[in-house]
Amino acid sequence: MLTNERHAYILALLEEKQTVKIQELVESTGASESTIRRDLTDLEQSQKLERVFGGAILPGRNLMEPSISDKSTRFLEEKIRIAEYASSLVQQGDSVFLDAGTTTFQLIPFLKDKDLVVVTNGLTLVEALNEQGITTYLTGGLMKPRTGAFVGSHTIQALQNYRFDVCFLGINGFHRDYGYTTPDPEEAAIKQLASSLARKTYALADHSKANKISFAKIMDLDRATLIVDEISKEANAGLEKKTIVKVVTP
Amino acid sequence: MLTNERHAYILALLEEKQTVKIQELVESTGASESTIRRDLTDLEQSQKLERVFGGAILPGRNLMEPSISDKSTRFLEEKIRIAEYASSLVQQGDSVFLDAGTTTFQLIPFLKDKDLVVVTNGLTLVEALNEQGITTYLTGGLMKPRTGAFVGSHTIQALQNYRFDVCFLGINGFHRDYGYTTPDPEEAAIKQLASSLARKTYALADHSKANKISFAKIMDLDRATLIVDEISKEANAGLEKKTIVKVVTP
DNA sequence: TCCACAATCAATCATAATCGTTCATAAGCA
DNA sequence: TGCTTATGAACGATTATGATTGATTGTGGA
Repeated sequence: MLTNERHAYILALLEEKQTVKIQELVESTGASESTIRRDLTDLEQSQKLERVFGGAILPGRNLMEPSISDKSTRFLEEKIRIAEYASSLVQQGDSVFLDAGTTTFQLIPFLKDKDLVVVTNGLTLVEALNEQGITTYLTGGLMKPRTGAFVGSHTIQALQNYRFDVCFLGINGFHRDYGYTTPDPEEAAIKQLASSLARKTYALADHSKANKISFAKIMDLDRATLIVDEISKEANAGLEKKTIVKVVTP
Repeated sequence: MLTNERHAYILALLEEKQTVKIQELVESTGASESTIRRDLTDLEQSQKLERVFGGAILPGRNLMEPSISDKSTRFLEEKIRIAEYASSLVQQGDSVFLDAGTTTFQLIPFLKDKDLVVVTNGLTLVEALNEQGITTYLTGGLMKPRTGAFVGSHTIQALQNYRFDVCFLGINGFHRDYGYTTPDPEEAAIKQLASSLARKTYALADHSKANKISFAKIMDLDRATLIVDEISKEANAGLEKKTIVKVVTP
């Protein structure tokens, strides 16, 4: 069997079965173990597959994390940097609103020992906040399964019982003319209200949100201090006149 | 079986069943207990699951953590029997209040496809309800870390926006003279209020709660229909005159 | 509540499988 | 022939596995 033939054969088998074992290939091709091993090394080099102990798998599917980690680990380090900076804006004893979202989630470890009262509409945040021993109120309301955020009239009514020193919002896009935006109008309403109940509002975003426009408008840029990281100079130049931009690592 | 295959298999099974037992995996994969144990350790390290005594659960739903292994599996079968019976008391389209607690938690699988609107003050219940595709409102409020229950004025105010056809309460004790009791006065207040907003209230309890008296009184026995199982004849005799007792398996 | 028993656990060790490397041979090509 | 490339076998090194042990934890009864 020719080298190229073997390569094609291996890839075809892999495509069909998702995983192949080396022993399996040795038997079915008649080639020696060393040869198969070399084949796999070559094919891995050209990104056609990924080697694992005892065989190979299709690339990129090694860890079955399509949604959860994929999204929440995207720009994770950047989000943590942003979160650490944002936490420095909180005073001892403040009342804080934490929006549902992955960026605000990263704030939580930095809020320990600040004697805060935190209100959030994010299901995932409550658990993490409690683990840190932070006094936490959840707004409640109708839960959106996808994001774990609570929205609706119940949530709005619940929010109106509170006033905040600081309000942290996650956003899906910010744009000089269109302001802060997010895909879900219901969530936008919550963010809007929470901000209006706070003395100071910070919008947290990684660089991928720059100049993005999503469906629902939350507010104009100048209504909140934007905290970003790794933003390009061009994007920054267009924004600075509209609002105060805190660039974490300029 | 390749290591990665096993890992994928474990996660797939976990996703499907919410929990996996080690013994179960040993049998179905043919691998040794040590290997499965190592797999679980690895997968836990990469946040793909969370280990509990005897098996593993999906991560992030660990609010039952102290209880999933000890408290909530205590009398589990009994609780499921009670829950199954209780679910037969719910009509299509009802609005239902589900108290926070391990017994009411078991109700959830039986409530699917009943087109209900469910309100709860239990954090753990929200997640389970959402997985079943049931429209769910969480009251919100201050969260008690130990039980995952929301309590306080926020919760009370939120509750007052609703009316229920049926109200299911978990209790820690019932007694002929002292009525239904629970350790936490705040939780008692919630239970009390929820019941007063409902046309019909059911108190769910396993046999260990018979003639127990806890700190905070919720209400007299005759204010709710008690649903128990495996109750002794003596205990039952003393109660029947006070309230309607449904004994699941007499 | 306390105690005994069973289940489960983490740690350890020996074994088996797999790995990368090296070297020698064979095949293809000028 | 001389050169390159592919192959297979052999080696010690690494990794995964399975069995064992003593410790820990949960369970059920007194």
